[in-house]
Amino acid sequence: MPELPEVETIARTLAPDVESRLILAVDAPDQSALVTGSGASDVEAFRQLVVGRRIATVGRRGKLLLLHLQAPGGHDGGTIAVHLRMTGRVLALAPGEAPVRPRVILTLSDRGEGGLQLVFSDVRRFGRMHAFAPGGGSDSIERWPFYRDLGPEPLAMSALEFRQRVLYPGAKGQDGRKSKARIKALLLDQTVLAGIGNIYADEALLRAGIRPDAVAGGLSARRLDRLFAAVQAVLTRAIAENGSSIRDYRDAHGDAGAFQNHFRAYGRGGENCLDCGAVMRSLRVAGRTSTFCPRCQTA
DNA sequence: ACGGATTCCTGATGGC
DNA sequence: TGCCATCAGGAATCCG
Repeated sequence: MPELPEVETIARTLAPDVESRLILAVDAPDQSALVTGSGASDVEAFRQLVVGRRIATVGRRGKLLLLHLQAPGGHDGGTIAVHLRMTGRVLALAPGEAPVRPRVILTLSDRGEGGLQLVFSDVRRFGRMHAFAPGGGSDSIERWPFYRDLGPEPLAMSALEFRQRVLYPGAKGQDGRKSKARIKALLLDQTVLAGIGNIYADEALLRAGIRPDAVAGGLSARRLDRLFAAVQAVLTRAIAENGSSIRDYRDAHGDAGAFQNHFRAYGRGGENCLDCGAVMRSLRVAGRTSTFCPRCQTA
């Protein structure tokens, strides 16, 4: 499931291939993959927003892959945002290379070494490719609630900010009441911090010695600082390993990541803890399977 | 303000 | 072998 490290890896492998190319055409075998700023699933409206624009830079925000576009003349051309959800892939393919069941194909211009196709495929079809207009209007990315409400980047925030946002997620600390939510629910909440999913939440909680169902407001500053350090360490390491390939995830060149070889929690229910040997348990927290070590992790 | 259920999807897996 | 049930999960939405 593409989370922050996987999307970061896709952005890094995609950028050198697509930057400075023009979008020449949009084909959508699965029209429901496309969304325009106004919320419609309309190929013509999507084409209007992106065809003739240049991909200036490729970026990431949380789990969103961002293609920043440039209009003729060099000014802001809006943004394409791809949310891969569970099984989405974004691939850079040579013309004629046929991916399995593409949902969307962007045909890109030749920079001198041949053209390129940017392909969005996604077996489970939960993902979406959104096109936004420039300028901050109602069809701009800034007005998209999901984007607007994203919390800070985990690798670009302070331990203090993490503690504040996790202890007082709703009231922003103003009324001083501590959160009764479970810590894992908050790690998964994209408005608290952006980019963590089920895999990295479990991995960070194990490394921090905190149970996924611990009430956030009951955790000491010291333990929350340890959790934040674990979040950063796990994400940094996973990026260095090009993400985790459980089954579907691949980078823009179709290559798998390697961090799945370093899982200590995710998917290890019933197996022995790599630190203490106790049998790992699984619970449902925030609707997700959550695996933890009953000896190493406490509430 | 929180948890839980439901929806969207399809492939993998396991029991019989 | 084949059939069916179950599970996986990010986020929106509704309900209590």
